[in-house]
Amino acid sequence: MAHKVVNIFFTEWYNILKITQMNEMTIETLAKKRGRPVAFDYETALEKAMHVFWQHGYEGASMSTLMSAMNMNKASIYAAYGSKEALFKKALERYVQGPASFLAASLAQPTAVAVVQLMLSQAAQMLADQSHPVGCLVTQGALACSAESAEIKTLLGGYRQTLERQLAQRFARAVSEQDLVATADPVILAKLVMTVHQGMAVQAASGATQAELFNVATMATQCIAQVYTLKASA
Amino acid sequence: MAHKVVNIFFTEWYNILKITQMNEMTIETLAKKRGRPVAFDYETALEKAMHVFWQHGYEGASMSTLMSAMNMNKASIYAAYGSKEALFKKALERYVQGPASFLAASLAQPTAVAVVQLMLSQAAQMLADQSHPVGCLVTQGALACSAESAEIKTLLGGYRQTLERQLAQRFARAVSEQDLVATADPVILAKLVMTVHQGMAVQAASGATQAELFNVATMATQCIAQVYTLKASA
DNA sequence: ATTATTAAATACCAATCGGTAAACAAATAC
DNA sequence: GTATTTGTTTACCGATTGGTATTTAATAAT
Repeated sequence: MAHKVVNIFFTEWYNILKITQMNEMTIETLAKKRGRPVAFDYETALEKAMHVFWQHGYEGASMSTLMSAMNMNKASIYAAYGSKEALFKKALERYVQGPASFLAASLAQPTAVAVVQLMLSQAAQMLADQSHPVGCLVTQGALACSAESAEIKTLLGGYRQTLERQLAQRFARAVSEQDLVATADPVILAKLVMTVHQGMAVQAASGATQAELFNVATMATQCIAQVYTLKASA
Repeated sequence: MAHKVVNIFFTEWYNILKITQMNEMTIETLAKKRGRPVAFDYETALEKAMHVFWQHGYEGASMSTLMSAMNMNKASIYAAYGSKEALFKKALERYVQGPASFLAASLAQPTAVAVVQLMLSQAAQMLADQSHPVGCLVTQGALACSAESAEIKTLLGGYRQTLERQLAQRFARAVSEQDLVATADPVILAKLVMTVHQGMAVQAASGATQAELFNVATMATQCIAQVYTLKASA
């Protein structure tokens, strides 16, 4: 009796820990799951799915392509991730916090020019990196997305708008810190930088190399620095 | 006998004229076509198809969407234009020589900055014009195009590359004319301008207004002008 | 009026789309 | 060993994809 209670306790504890994303292996030794064990790695398969969406966009990624890339049966995918839409959302989250995390991280740079320089140069490196699909999952999804999947479009648009707003706030701070000239419009400047970034994503998807994109990023950064900076920078 | 010969002559003449795009109405009074008359206007329907491809991309534009937009039966579309791919090529040609003709036309401006300024400001106006689908058909098709339709991808990439090369040549001329500073790299500068344009296309597809894009275009042009121009411009 | 010619409309094709119900397999609990 | 729980597999669902063969309709020539 006491044994059963303990087991139930461990099982529930296990589920809670699973939800809170803690390490499962340390727990499985305490409370083993009952049914047939899973034959795939959740995160590895999600990574594969991210790559498929990255390359083909949301609608362009067919279930059969996802199946073969994730090395999973269709029904298993649905059982594990819910639906194609839910799978995309999880893949997007992984993308934003993984390969695209440099975008938000760039905001922490001490000067506005350093923000732009880091953001665009890292974008050049990442967007044309041959070790994964070229281009940007968010930009890809923004265009390759018809009206029927409006929720995905809204999701992607929201991510872009959030980043653009954060960038504008960062530039506004730079103006108040006399890092940028007072005549610089933070909102327009943020939209310009985002525009260059999205254009670079298109270029990358069209086959531009890392070197080419880096040259574009450098030139864009120098232009902005020379026109809107008070103090001379590197 | 002689009458029949004359009629055959007119019929063949009519077909030749049709191929060479001359005015059909003036000929139809001379040699009427025999069978059931066509119930649609070739150019009007093509314009509608262009709008569909513009909005949805090549693969995103389904035949049923094209049918209802062109107000034509599917079989009629195939009879008139050949295939979906052929229809897209015709629509692309119409787009390049119509709504996107300002791009090539901008190259004729007297100075490099005037080229950039006209190109980007017209792009701002055109890309967010609500009287037709927003964004750029070429950019849209570049991203929303999977590997299976490689020919379309190549076609669109070729158009972009041609324009970029022409732009680089124009900037090279500007350097030789001492219109741009000698340190300006025409190839990179051309790629930067194309990148901004493509980024603006993404922004437009995401809902940016004409005013917002115009601000971005103006800021980008001013940056380039201030950094790479010898003589002071407006 | 009949025939020839041309175009439009209907119906259909195999293939694929996203998604699911039912059968099968592998593990633990008892 | 049997029951239970869970995951995988197979087969299937209706809808839609691009594309076509066949039938029907509308005109000119005879």
